[in-house]
Amino acid sequence: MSIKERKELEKSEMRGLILNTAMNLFLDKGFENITIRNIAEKIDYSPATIYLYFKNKDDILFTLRKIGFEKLYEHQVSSLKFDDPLKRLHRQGKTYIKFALENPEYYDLMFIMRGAVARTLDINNCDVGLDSYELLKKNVKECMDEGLFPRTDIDVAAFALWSYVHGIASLIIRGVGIMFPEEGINDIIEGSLNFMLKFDDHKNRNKKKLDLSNKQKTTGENI
Amino acid sequence: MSIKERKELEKSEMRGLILNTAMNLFLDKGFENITIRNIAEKIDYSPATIYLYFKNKDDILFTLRKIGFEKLYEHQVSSLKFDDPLKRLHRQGKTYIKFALENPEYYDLMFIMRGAVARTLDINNCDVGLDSYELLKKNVKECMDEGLFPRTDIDVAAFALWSYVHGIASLIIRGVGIMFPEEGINDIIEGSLNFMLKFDDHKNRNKKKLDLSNKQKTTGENI
DNA sequence: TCAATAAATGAACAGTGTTTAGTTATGAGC
DNA sequence: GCTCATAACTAAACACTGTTCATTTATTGA
Repeated sequence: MSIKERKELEKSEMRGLILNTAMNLFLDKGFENITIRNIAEKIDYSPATIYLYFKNKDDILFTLRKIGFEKLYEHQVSSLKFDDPLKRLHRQGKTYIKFALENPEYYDLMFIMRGAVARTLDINNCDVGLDSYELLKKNVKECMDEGLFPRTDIDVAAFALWSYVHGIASLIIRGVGIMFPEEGINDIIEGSLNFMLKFDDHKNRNKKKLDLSNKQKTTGENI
Repeated sequence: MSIKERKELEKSEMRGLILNTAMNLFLDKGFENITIRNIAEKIDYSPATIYLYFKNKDDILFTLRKIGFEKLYEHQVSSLKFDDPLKRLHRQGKTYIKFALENPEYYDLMFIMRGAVARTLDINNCDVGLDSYELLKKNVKECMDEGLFPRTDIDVAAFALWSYVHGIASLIIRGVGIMFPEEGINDIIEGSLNFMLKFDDHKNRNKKKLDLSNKQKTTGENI
């Protein structure tokens, strides 16, 4: 039995070696420029060997994706020691963007690349990948329970918030940053987060003035 | 001269034919599955002929990208006949998402694919592609001028809004919709847009109550 | 030591984007 | 009409890609 265990260990070590090597190469040159032969050469094996440990190239990407989701989840939980759920949510957003910008290749793999999200969230149903989303929903729910949010469908609210941070992250990763002057990207992230949060403060401050002056009622009309 | 003109016309017609055929094939089977040979075969030419009209495959994608930006811009201006800049902005957002979901292959090409945004907004500086963004900035500025927005850096505000709609569009395009129940995606879009807009209404309504009761001042603290 | 199993590979297959040498069509000048 | 330069086009190849499979090499239990 011990020898069988060793075999299995070696097998999983080999898988780890391949995954590690692949990711390092990806980080270095980008997915589209890395081939199975590159990976094999780097670890001094023949290309065919790779296929003894992974069904195909997509299987490697898929596995790395799962690792990415685990990494993201770790980032998320580690920075969630705030009592106020709104603060927690804000921090979660910043952590999310931070993860994306510090691990752009992972983020690409997980959320931008074709077939990334769907394949992970579908096939691997209720497994990793949904964890971070559940965390988000939990925070959203608490915000609603504490009256910090309007009470709407939790999925919709979570989706809206996710969309926002995903939009920021993916645009920056795709190089939209070059449109801005030399001052760091961080100001833009912080600024845009603040803008979104202050947005309605301002709007309502105006509206409040009106309310007080001529008792205008909020109609809730779709703008 | 007339004959030279005809030649040039034929040349541009051939380019158009290639682009059209390529895009139709892309729409049908997705980029990653379409080859130069596919395109050539469809129009009954040899693969080598394609290279007489386009430098390489990326050149085709790049040109289609430019066409996509023109299409987007048309969509944007056509639906901007509102007087209220905030309404205009809201409509622009909805139009943007509509364009993305109705032309997912174009949108992918323009904003999601690797090298999409940067290459288009950089190389083609001050040309197409920036038009829509300038339109957005113009609207943002007007909103600020009319006091509907807090006065912040226009680029930051525009980036925040763009991020939001891009996030929605790209997540849905990547198949996040499957996470939601059977009811249409439209409800989610509308809902999440409304959520973001109502967000602070609600928050401030609460805050207002507090303000009135114990004169608490808005600190502007970073949450 | 020997058969059986596992691990690794060389060589090939079908496909890709791209280049180049060579062929075919076109239009101008005689 | 006939030449001839120019333009349009292509067959064939090149260097790649992901992937498979027959074959070889290494490891193990009897």
